[in-house]
Amino acid sequence: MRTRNQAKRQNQSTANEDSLKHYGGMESRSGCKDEASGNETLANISQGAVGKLLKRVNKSRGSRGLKTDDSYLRKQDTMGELENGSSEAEKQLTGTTVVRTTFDAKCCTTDVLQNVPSEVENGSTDVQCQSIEREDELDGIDWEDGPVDTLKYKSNVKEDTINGVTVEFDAPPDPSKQKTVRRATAEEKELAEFVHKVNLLCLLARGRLVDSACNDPLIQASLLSLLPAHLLKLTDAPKLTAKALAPLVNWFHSHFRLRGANDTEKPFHSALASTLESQEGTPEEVAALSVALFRALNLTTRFVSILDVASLKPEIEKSYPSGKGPSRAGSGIFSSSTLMVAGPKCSPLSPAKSMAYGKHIVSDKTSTSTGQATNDKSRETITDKSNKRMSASTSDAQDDSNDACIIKKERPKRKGDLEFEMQLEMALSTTAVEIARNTMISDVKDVGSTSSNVSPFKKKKIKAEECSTSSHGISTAVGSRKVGAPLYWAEVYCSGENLTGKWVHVDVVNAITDGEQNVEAAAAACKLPLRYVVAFAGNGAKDVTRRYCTKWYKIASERVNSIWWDAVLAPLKELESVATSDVVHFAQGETRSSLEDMELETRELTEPLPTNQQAYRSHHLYIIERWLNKNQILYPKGPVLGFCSGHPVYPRSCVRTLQRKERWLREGLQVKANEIPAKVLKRSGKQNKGQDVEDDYGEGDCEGTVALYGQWQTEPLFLPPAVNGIVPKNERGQVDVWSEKCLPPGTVHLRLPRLVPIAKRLQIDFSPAMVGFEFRNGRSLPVYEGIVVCTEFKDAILEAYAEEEVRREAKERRRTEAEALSRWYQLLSSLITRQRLHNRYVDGASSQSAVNIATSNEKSSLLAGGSENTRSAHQEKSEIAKSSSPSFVLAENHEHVFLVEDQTVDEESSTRTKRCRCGFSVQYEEL
DNA sequence: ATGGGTCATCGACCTTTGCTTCGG
DNA sequence: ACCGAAGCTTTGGTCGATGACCCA
Repeated sequence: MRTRNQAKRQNQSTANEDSLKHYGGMESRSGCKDEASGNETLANISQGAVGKLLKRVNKSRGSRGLKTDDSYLRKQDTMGELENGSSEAEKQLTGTTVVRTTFDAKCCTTDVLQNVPSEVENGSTDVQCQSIEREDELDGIDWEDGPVDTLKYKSNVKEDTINGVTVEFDAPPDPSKQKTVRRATAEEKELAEFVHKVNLLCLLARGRLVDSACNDPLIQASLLSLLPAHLLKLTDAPKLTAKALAPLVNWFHSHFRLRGANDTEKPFHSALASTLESQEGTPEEVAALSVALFRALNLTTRFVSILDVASLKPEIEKSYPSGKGPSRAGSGIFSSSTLMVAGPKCSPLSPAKSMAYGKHIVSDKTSTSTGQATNDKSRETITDKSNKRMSASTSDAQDDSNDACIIKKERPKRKGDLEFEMQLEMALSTTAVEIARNTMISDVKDVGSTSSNVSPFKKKKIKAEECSTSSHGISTAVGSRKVGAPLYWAEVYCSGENLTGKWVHVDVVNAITDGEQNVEAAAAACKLPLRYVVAFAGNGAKDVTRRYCTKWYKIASERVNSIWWDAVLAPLKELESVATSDVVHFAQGETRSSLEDMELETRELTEPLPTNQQAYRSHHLYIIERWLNKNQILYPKGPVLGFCSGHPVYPRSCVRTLQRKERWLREGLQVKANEIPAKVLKRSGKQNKGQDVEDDYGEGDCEGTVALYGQWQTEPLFLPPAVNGIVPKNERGQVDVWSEKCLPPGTVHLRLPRLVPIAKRLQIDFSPAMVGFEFRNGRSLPVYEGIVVCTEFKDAILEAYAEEEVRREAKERRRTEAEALSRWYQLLSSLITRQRLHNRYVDGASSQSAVNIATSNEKSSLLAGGSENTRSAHQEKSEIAKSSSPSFVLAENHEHVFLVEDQTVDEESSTRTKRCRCGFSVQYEEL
């Protein structure tokens, strides 16, 4: 990573200094300062942009050391009272900063986030936000690698975000220089899976909420009252068919209109009520109302939703379709959500609210930026503003819309970015005009405002516009950027369909009945992966993805571990089953739910053959031979189900895994005699090289190969039984106990420690039991656990073991006690020695005192020695309690004398305290 | 735009049966 | 002198999965 200072040195030494200064100046925009003041919500915008920045950081992390010619910087909404905190070096660089976007992103971020404030603070002149045009002048800069503290970098992000400074980079479209790609680490994968699961649970909960709202009697009654009389009787037929539902669907479709996301965070139930009242609502609400109506008409109906969930895999390189990516971009999972249509009375939400309800993020952003524009005290000229806004909104919108509908454009195709931006700007301008007209909010002056209010209009119109401009998103899923995709519909059980009845797809939003086969295509068109389709009823849920997804192999890897998912759904499925099967029961105890299970299972097993070879790599049903692993084989080789590019397609159930002979032994199987290996592999790499030498000497090539066998070539392991108390051992004199199956008949594995000496003492034949290997010190070592003996000796050994253990424990206890005593003795001895030394040398500086010590020593040594003897004789465990007296300090030229009459004994705790007249005391416990 | 082929990379899995020194 | 415990050098090769890129 290139450090800032290094870059700076290079900058200053380059002949392009002038031009660099020019760019540095361009970065500062004094006119923006005022905008930041007093408008805290601006931080939100900045946060979003920082999120994008971080996204790019991740993106370009792998392309270090690369230089590009077309780097450019785009700054958006640079403003605020900028604090310093820049290094001295940075100050020197003021006005000469060059920010490049293709160099290492961390460096880039650090540079920008540190530099911009200092530049602005130093009073750089007002400049407009624009792209750097003279990138070629920067080519002379050599970047060096060096460490940059990432923590610092992170904190800078935060700080500057708070200050309202946002810098956005646009990664230059130079795919040729982005060869190196950072891959997700295991940790990131784990996090992504975690987010995915949590998101799934939340969406399940949301679905249940909607489902229960559909059961509201008041809403149902109101819907019935709206329904024309001739439609009321449509569903009375004993055998309901999908066709019979069509007029109902058409009426509903024409009666209710769509609008964008909710403007307020109402509980869903009341939102549904107001949708009913105003006859316009989000697709979710409209679909829910249709469910309510069908239920009111006594039709068995489910609310069905595509769970548009965060990706299971970390997205490092990609854009973030479906609200996935931002979860790890540092600015929150919903921070860069779709351009969405806000409600007419859209009011700014608090950031917290926004985070809690992703739908509102954009409206939040825009409304705040609107407010910002309104409150701007030092207004710029209209031109300046529009330029700035255009720039800001463009970059903002670009990301958003890229995320929304043109994901593919963002990655490899950077070439047309500019034209795309232009188009987008135009689209956004149009949108804004319409918004302004419709909402009559005079304060809305920010033309670049990407999310705002759209008057209610019909769904077809919405769809058309969404698909053409990608700017009017109806994001109905939380944090979703999918527009126009079918996300919600109903499933009505039609007993008149098929023999046993059928769940019929009814999408009132798009006025489609029985169009289940179209859902996949419609979702694909809007880049919405059809990973989870869940039907909700009776407060339960059931995964019905199979009904709508024909290319399961495409979504299988994007779905969470099925065991976890099934476990989550199991109780919900029960509830759903009860709710939808309570009316009708079928012959032979089959419920509607079990019949549907069979139907879905049948679909699973009859998936059409993919047309591309890659799909067979991990297809759950089919395989072509080229994708077999080296230890796999087709057995039996057939039937051929079809062909793909000339390759025969086999059922995956024919794929068998092969093992070496030794490996089968571990599973208690042995290869039958005279079996020919199902497959012979060449030994690879180093092993092979060694073998080649041998081959040259005519050793034969069988040593250079590995013979693999299939399970069908094996039989249960036959081991020689134990005879006369002798354990049959292998060539190493041991028994490999991979499992119980590997034990010779008549033997038993005793997994206890210290059995070897016992068996030896009892003269019982045994074998060490090797249970596996472990790697230590660079080599794999066998791990032994217990011994294998003949069954008849088991009891004798265990009995002896128990006795031995008792003996051993007693011995161990004695040893421990002796050791403890020894250590106490050592401790006390050292204490006394220390005290003597203290008295003799530390305090006795003068010769006079030395004499005193000598004289008193004779006396005290007797006492001290006596007490010591007493202690050892009595096996005392003593504690030196430094009494409150400051004896060590005060007792200069003094050796403690513990007189018998000064001793006290605490009978209760068996502690004895000896005291010296100087105040020093020793407390000890008598054992 | 899509699919096939190739390559790079990461990460999981497989591998698989001492030697030397020092203290008791 | 012998025995046993402890510490040492804490793999590394291979392959599948995945994704990027190029080309048809």
